[in-house]
Amino acid sequence: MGERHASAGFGRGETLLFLTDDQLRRGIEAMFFAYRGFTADPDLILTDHGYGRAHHRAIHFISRTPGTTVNNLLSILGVTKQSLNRVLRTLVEDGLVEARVGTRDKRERHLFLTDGGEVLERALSEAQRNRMRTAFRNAGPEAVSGFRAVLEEMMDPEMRRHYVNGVDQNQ
Amino acid sequence: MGERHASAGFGRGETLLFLTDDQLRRGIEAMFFAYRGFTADPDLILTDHGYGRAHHRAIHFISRTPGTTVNNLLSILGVTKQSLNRVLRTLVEDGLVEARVGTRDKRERHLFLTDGGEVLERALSEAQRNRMRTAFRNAGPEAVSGFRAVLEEMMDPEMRRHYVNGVDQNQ
DNA sequence: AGTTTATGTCAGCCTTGTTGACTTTCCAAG
DNA sequence: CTTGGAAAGTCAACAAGGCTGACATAAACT
Repeated sequence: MGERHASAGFGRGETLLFLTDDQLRRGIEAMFFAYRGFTADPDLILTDHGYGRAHHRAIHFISRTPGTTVNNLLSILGVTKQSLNRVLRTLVEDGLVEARVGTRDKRERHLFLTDGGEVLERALSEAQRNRMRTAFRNAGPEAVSGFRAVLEEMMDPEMRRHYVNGVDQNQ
Repeated sequence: MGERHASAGFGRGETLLFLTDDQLRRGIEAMFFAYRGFTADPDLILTDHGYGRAHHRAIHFISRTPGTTVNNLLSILGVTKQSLNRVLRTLVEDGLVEARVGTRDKRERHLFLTDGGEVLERALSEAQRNRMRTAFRNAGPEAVSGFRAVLEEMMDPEMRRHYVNGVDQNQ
């Protein structure tokens, strides 16, 4: 680790040091600015519906894992049950999410999108996917795998578990 | 565009379609989970000091561009002046930031970190750089340039301008 | 002299996070 | 069968950090 790295294209040609503080600073700012773009398109749709990002996150992960429990969603989203509950309550009231009492364990609520919920989910994820698709296309396939590799390394281990694991159906 | 892309390693081997909805969904979740990791370490330090992410962002960009004006900071951060002002006021009151009246244009305030401000800035950016450095090292140099390429493509044009532009001194 | 610009400030609102306390339901182990 | 504890929901209170709108001031520009 330490020779022959000109790939990033920054810094003086000193070689040896692959990761200067300036390169790291650029990476940090890239995350900051890109995340703004990442959320910009769904945010527009959400405000039209009177929702916020918290609603989007709940909708996304319910859509990805239909029948997931509230507890599972809590561990994915990393918020308190009170915060999540407030969001879920409005989504259920508005008829976008259905919370079915579990059969095996009736304490659990299994969450599903209603037809209306899936309409909104598609609008949100299409907007977000369009930007992601354009970014991926413009950057090229090699860049995409690098993008994912770095992001995965940046996650906390528990989050990486959620990221790596595929969709597991519950009830 | 459309052949020979196995690099990402997802999807059925259908080729042709490089970007399946599932691959895009993984990219979206990667952003979500990674951003949490990205902010986790500074957040711990910030709460110790009674600050939040908004303070971190202000401190970061004042550190990157000492002497920047309030207006410039506003366009970088993309918030209202009321929001920024609330943050800047506490930082000035706490003696971490100094707001010098401009000499050329006395309406402007040029922002600088005090010695105390730089101490906090170093603690914050070191924590964040450590995670970024580890992620970059584990992912490798090729991945890093891909990471940056995709993120840059994801930014809104105005944000990309801020990202691309180096440090410009004011005052 | 009048207008625009840069900044600050007050008031009020919303979302979304937090903690703490309490209840209900219900599985499971003693 | 009873009881402990887990899962879920609820209420209250609070804080950070967004937002809008209105207004003030000083400086610069025309």
